[in-house]
Amino acid sequence: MNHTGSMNKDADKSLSKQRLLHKGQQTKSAIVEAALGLATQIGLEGLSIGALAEVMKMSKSGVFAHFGSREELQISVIREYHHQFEQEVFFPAMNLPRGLPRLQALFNNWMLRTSAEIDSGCLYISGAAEFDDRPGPVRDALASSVKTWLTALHRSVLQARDEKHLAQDTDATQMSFEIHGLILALHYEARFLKTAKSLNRAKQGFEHILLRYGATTLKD
Amino acid sequence: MNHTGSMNKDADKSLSKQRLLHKGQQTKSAIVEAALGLATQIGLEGLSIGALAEVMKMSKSGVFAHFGSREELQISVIREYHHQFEQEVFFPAMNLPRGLPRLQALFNNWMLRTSAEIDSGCLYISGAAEFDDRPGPVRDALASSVKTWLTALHRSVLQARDEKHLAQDTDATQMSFEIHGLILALHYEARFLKTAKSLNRAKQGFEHILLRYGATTLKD
DNA sequence: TTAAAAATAGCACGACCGTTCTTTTTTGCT
DNA sequence: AGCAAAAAAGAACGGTCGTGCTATTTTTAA
Repeated sequence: MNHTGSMNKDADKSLSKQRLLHKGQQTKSAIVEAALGLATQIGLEGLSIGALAEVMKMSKSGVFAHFGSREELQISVIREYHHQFEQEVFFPAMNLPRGLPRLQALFNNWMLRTSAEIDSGCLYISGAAEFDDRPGPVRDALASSVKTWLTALHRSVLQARDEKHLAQDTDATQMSFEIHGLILALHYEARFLKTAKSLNRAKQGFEHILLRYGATTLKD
Repeated sequence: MNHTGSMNKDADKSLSKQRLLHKGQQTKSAIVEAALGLATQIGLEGLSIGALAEVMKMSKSGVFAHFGSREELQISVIREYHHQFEQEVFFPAMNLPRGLPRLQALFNNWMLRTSAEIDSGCLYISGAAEFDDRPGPVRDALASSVKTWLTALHRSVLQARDEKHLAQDTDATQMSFEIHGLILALHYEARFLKTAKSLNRAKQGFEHILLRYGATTLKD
């Protein structure tokens, strides 16, 4: 009995050490997750600690203590979104060969996420509208995440050109700008205007861009 | 003296009748104007009656009485923005001949307004992010205004095709979607990311779209 | 000029906000 | 098992919010 008890204890200890997660960290993760859910629905600005506490079935002060300020909570949410975005959009595309295949995968994952988010919203887009003239650490964190992603997209365009999948005079910044526009239009028309077939509009727009920049191969 | 007095009174009266503006209407207009200024900076959701009253140097209740509810105030702001947008973007372009000239003017005015708004923000874009999953009369008013404008753009594309300024197989909806994307990207990168030369990116993107849809003439 | 009407101010309300402080509960380790 | 530390709860704070009510001031029309 004693032996079994101590073994369970050891198991628990090693488990918690393995995860490096004590109770507080677990709870904090759960809070951030719930906060992201709220933020994508009502915006980073609309995210309130009271509402979050209610969702978590915790007290306001219990939630608050994990962050120390509302700003820190918002920044944590942005970091979480960044992480999810990487997992769903960026990393999967990195498994494909450089050049056009990878670029197409990036756009496709991005597009699917934007349209799949039809009920949850894209923090990079709603956040930009909320913080475009509100300086501070939240805006900085948001802009930093977005720039990281747009830079990755830009790099992928450059690689496609280097691989001769695109015309050699391709202006990578210009092409990235136009691709970004397609995603924004998809988000706007699908999510706000509820326009049907927006996904197909974005797909076709991407093909037009590929043609313009002399893509040598087209998907299927 | 008496005569002079009464003459002034008559002058005032005829003046107010001429303008059809009694004191209340004038004040309301001024409030809406100030409210639009606030809303383009901090968003329709961030617009508060207290802050507005402070700007107007009026009491909260004095401001409130003109609208009866915050929602009505927001809707008034949207109507005002719609009116300004018409004046600055739509009507000037209507003076140009149908087809490509008019379409180019529409895009140009739109683009200039979007970039000129680098310190004031576009209500159609920020509002979309704020209200994309918040049903109600404010969202309806916003969506209605946007749709009116996008429909006008779409019609202009159709006319350009009819005038043989664009390829006969032009998909007007698709082309409008791509144009919309350019404006959104301009707004996002110029206003949020403060990316330099975004205006040129949008201009060049528009030329790419014109080429794609077989524009027969290009501007200078 | 005067009385009715419209516009504005003043005040209070309940609700929610972020935050601080203190107390209680839960957890982790020996 | 027991003790120290961490986590969570509870209560209260000053503040702002939208809104309703009642007075007061200003404007309008005869």
